[in-house]
Amino acid sequence: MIERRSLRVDFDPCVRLMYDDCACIPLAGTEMPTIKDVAREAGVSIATVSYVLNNKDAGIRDSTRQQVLEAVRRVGYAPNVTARNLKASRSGLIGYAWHEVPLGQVNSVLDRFTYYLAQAAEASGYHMLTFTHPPGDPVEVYSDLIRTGRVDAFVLSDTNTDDPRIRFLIDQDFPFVSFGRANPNWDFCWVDTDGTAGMRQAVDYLIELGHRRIAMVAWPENSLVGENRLAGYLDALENAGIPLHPAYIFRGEYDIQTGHDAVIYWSQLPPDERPTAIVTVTDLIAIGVINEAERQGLVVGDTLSVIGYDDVPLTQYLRPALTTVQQPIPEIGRQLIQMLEMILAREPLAQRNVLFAPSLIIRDSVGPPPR
Amino acid sequence: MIERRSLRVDFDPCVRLMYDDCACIPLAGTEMPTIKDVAREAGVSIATVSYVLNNKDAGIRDSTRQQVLEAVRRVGYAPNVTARNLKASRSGLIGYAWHEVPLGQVNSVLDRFTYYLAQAAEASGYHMLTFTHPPGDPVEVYSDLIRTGRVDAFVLSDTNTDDPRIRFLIDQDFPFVSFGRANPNWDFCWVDTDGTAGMRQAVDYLIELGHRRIAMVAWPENSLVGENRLAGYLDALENAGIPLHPAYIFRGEYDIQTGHDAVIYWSQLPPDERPTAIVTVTDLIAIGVINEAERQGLVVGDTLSVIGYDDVPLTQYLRPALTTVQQPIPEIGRQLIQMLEMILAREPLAQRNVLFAPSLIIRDSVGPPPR
DNA sequence: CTGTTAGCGCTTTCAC
DNA sequence: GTGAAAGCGCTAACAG
Repeated sequence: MIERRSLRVDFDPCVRLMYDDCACIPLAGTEMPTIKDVAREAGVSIATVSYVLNNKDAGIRDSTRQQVLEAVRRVGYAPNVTARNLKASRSGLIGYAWHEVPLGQVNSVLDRFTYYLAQAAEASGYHMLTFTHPPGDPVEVYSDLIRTGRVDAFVLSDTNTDDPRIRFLIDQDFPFVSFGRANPNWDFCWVDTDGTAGMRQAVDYLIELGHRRIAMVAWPENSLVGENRLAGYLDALENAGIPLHPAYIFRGEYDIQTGHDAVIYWSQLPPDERPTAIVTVTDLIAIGVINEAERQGLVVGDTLSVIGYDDVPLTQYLRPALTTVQQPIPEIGRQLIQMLEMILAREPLAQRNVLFAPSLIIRDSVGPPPR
Repeated sequence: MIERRSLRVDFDPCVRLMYDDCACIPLAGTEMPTIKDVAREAGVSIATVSYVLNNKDAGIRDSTRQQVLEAVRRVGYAPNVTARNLKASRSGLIGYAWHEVPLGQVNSVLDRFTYYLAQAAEASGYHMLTFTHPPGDPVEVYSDLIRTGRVDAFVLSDTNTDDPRIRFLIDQDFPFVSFGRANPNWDFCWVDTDGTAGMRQAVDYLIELGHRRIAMVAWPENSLVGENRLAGYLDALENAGIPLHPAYIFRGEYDIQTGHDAVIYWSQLPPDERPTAIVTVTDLIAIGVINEAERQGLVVGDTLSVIGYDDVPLTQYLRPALTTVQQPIPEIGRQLIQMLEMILAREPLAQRNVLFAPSLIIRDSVGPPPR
């Protein structure tokens, strides 16, 4: 591998400039028109301007209103949000922690999620503040953001069973919603996809095609998401009256190697006991399964069926294209913000928890069982 | 495909609650300790507290300082950022537009970029405000954010040649930096990766292995990024004294189909004229190339070599694992924020433009030319 | 109907 | 050394 250098090159139109002839120097905040300018321009008091702008029913005469609006237009006025926020003691910001995606890992759905979240937040008059936190202790960052009044609320994702952030926010009585569940004894607002339903759909589909020897690659037992998906696998088998073969559940970590290991493990079973179909707790593991299976001479989509989970980008371009389970990310974002809006408005919430059904995306990695 | 339903299920610990017994109701902003509380607690004036907190050399007696700090600790005080910002007429926020990633497309590097950007911004005392904009006219959103004082600066990415956002921000004289170049006649601060150098590395490597018939899938001529990368391809050929075969440049859009089309196009050449190696302007197209090539019976990494660009997640798990060019994303994020910090501090900037060299990641999709 | 004014929480100049 | 007070830009009582 060629060494990575970070060389700095003077590019053509790039000259060393002092700041006084530098094109991107701010007049930041300076000389923006204020409400006073509008008032002067319109020949009214600042209160009148404020009333007009906030559509208050202070009984402003229509002609005055027009004058004010005209003055606003002329001076190009827009209310300063910082001042507004100070007055209202709010920030208009919703905090969302952005997680590092290590090189070589996949950000399953979080980039799309962020987009729809931001969009929904903006529709409600909020903006998203994305922040990071050290791997060690996230809580302190959340705490600082609260104590300094930086944000009005949080959206969490990537939650764990006893997520300390959730514990903390519940204790602080600070507004938040979560994409993902946590300790079932904790009462807080969350939205999630029904991993059990998703996996049930996947396994039902395999059973419908005639598979009986269906195996699953699962996560360690402490993973909430993993156990939900596993439950769907078990449900589907039970529904179909297929007895569970204990060796058909293989647990491993979130990496490609787990997929390899699972296939190697099952290849040690007698040939007529080896699974004809494999479902996996996430796409990355499915790719590991496929790679190792093909190395062993199996043909995925023909002599072996594989289903992933999450519909990570690019999986549709694998050959065979991966059959997988997709979460309704835009809807989840919208739902979270809708709940948050109610919370922030101190309105009663009809439902504090919402589960969305994921959908099975059928592509080419599944076929009927080989005879 | 199974229909997507969005069912809402009452989960076990989820009861319909009115807000007065709802666990996540805010006391938002209410009863946070203010500087007054600290002053009262410490028995000093609020000015003194402010001096201590801001490390001002107003000659505060050491004993007073200790009293204040103790009081701060006792009441759990943290300065309200909104008030601070109002006073300083700034927002402490850097705006970054988050782009929608259509289902089935790949967010090449922007999710990692966002993370490192946020991290660097925080190290400089800023936070990132991520916003979205309608596909149509981005400028209005930028304008609103400026006029309302929502942000102190912007970071742009995904720039085009005559990017209207850049034109607008230059005209407004508003602080921003850009990940990516634009119209070369415009003078503004940007950081980019040297696509020419990256592609040159890729092609040099192929030449070193003995390839002479090297083709490239490029973007339309109006793409700045595409033309930079293409220039690297041309450079490398020229350096090696390999005459350019005009049919070896195939231009297409940003989709998988372009890769298919290119291979089909070249397969119509006489066998001894067909390229033995193909470089592509981006990984997604490389995947299209690989899929179509293998469909035609070629063996990638053996009878055909392929190199992508961007090192999109998962490409390392393709078989053959994709050889590609990687951008130093964390460094780019840091560099951008460092420049922005200077701009905002109104300090002179030694270099307004920085190019980083990307690195060739050698994996399995390349081999020596077949004989 | 519209204007005057008191803050929101903080920083900073200017007196003492 | 420390405190009083003005003011950042805005909203919303309260007068008039």
